[in-house]
Amino acid sequence: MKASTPLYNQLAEQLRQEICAGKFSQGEKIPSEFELSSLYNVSRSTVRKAISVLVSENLLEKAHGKGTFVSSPKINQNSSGFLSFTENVKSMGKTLITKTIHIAHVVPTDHQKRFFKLDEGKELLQIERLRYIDNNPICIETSWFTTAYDSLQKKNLNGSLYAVLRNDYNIHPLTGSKTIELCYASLDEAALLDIPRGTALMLIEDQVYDNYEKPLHISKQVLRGDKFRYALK
Amino acid sequence: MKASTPLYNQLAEQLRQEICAGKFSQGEKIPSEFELSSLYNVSRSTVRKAISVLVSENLLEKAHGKGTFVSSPKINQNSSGFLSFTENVKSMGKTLITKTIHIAHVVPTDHQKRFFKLDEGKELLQIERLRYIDNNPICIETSWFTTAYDSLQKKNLNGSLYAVLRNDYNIHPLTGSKTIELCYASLDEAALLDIPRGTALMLIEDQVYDNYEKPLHISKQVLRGDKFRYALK
DNA sequence: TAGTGGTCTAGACCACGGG
DNA sequence: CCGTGGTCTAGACCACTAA
Repeated sequence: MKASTPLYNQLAEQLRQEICAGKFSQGEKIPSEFELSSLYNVSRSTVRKAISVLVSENLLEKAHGKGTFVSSPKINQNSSGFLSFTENVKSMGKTLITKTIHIAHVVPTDHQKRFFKLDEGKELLQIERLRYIDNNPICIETSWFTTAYDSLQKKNLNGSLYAVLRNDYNIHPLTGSKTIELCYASLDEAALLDIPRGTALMLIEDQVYDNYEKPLHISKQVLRGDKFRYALK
Repeated sequence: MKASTPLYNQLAEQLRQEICAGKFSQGEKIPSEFELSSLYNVSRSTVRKAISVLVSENLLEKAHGKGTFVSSPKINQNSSGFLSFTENVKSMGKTLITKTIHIAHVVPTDHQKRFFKLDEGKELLQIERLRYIDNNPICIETSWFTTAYDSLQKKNLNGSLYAVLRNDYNIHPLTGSKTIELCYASLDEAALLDIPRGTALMLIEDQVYDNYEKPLHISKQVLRGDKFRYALK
């Protein structure tokens, strides 16, 4: 356990791995601050700092006098507002089905080139998925990854993308930005969502970085506004 | 400087007041951690904790090797996503005009009663304002306060409500929740926003608490979707 | 009462920025 | 070089929870 990255970050990453690997299950208590302190031979302050990082990522929760626990419904892989759609919906007791519509290599837009810091001529992996809640099509999600993630094509993408990234790539979406605006259904979107063309929709765009602070993906979600409300904090 | 509230919170509140009172101006350097430590007779850790609170509120910014500075454009009175509309828009170089449409006492809904923990029979102060960006009506904002803020009626409400709360009441909006969804223009809304009835709009609802963790206000903003994009982080 | 997280201290050394 | 914030330690006491 030595590197140029701060001790508390190393410890945080260590715990993050263990939590995501399922070493501790939902709602389970992790060792106390004193125990972690002697386990890893670091001071209690360092342990506290590491834990505070994971708390801010919503991976852990503290309870004064009781202990520190793995966040119960494993929603929120990442900080404020960057819930995975899957977990977000599941936590409301709804049935979620995802169908992969189309996977292809595409030429990036200028905007995408900048975000991914792409060299000229490089393409992106584009994944289009349709999501149903209680059997109603509610969301068309288009995600773009660099070709480093080409092997995603062979995975089962009909669940949470973030779960696949976590389990198969050991990648954790951490930070990013999000914009929300209105749009109107195109012909294709109308057909997929089973609504009239021109119906107002919510358009949510995310730019997400991973736990190594590298660009991970861009995604665009088009959602039926009559069925969806976006909640923050 | 003694109470049951933690030292670092007392110090944070102290600094918050001084910053908002203009003791330090935009972009100005505040005393170093060592100086604050000896000024207030607390340890450097306590100073750091206090500062970290204000950094998370976007009131301060740190620069390694240089110092700690008051956030330059005094946008963001509050944490993630709770920008004041005024500052948010101004920071984009647009002209913002606000017109107060209607102020009245109203009977609270059940939802409002719960949020404000209102006794039976108590009313709320309702403030309706219309906001223009570059002379286009773009947002109808309805805010509710307890009658403790009745004197708001005598203030100039054609600017930032948060600025009035800060300067005249010494109240700082700190935390809260926000939901974003779609809605369609009612007759009144259509007239005010100069759009056809039934046009799709964004509806943003906020529930905000002040720096004493007391319910401060609820507000509902109805925004023209063709002119507005909501950005997070 | 024992064990947990919450606060606070005093002091050390490192890493960055600017003269 | 100096002064800044960043990391880290060791140890103290308090506040909360549960048996």
